[in-house]
Amino acid sequence: MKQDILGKLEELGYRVTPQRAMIVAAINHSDDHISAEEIYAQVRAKYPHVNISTVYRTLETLKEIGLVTETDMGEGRVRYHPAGKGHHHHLVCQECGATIDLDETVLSNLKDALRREYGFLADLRHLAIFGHCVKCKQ
Amino acid sequence: MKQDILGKLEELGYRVTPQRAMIVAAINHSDDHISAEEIYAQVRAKYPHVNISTVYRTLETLKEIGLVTETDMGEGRVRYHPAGKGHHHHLVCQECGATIDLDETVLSNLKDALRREYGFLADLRHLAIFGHCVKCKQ
DNA sequence: TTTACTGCAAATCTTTTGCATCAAC
DNA sequence: GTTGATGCAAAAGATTTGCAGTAAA
Repeated sequence: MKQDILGKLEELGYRVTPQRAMIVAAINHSDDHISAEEIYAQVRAKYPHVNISTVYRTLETLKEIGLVTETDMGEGRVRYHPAGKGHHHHLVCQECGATIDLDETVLSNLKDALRREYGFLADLRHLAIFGHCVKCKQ
Repeated sequence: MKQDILGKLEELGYRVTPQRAMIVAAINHSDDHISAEEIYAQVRAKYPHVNISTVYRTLETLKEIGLVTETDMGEGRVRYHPAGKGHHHHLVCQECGATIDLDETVLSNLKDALRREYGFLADLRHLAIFGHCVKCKQ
């Protein structure tokens, strides 16, 4: 049961600052994927002095260590999610913006095929597939 | 045989300006996918007066009409490709940046499954899948 | 002639960076 | 006390926009 991001940070020799704790909390408590700006807003509500560059630097660190993953949902900005919290894929409707979550297993065939045929190890942890949802297909 | 982007533009009542002609030519003559900045550089070589905002506005128009498609290859900028010129998918290595092209048919199973099971009409025309290539897997 | 298109300059938006200060260990 | 982390301000890079002038139809 090691999805304790702060513990992991400490374990790896990173300093556990209040800013980092609040940034990690914001990511953990988000049901959905969360953007840097949203994290910043949440943290600033309790601790008005934080700077958004701290948010970006912390996210950079967490990505490097592999504690959070990044997904481009096609909004012109990236969203974050705790790596330990289960992966899923997203269907993003280009018409209405709806996002539908797919189970982690849905693309496992694809992943296997890519490895077998191309020797390519696909990172599908947070793939976003664009298209049109049932409603917007007309 | 209607992959004549300029003809289509005219047909739809858009004005065919020399700038648009050169932008379309740059996209058409690119083997690979091409970025706005690269289009701009090519056009400017012959016609130094163009402005990059014209490039962006033209690309916006061509996207709307469905004459070009956009792919995010994870470079922090988007790349363009004529919609009529055949689709393919990309495997992008996050280690060395290599991009491998997949045949259009590889993901057809996936597309069918998404339509069947989710009623989702996936636009896989230029999907980029990130991961690690044979060399970088170690 | 009409009005869509262009060039220009400035703005916007997200993310990054240099540097001096500060605080976690 | 060290050194990594932070805040601030400024930069960077891609893309967008307002506006007046220009040219395609």
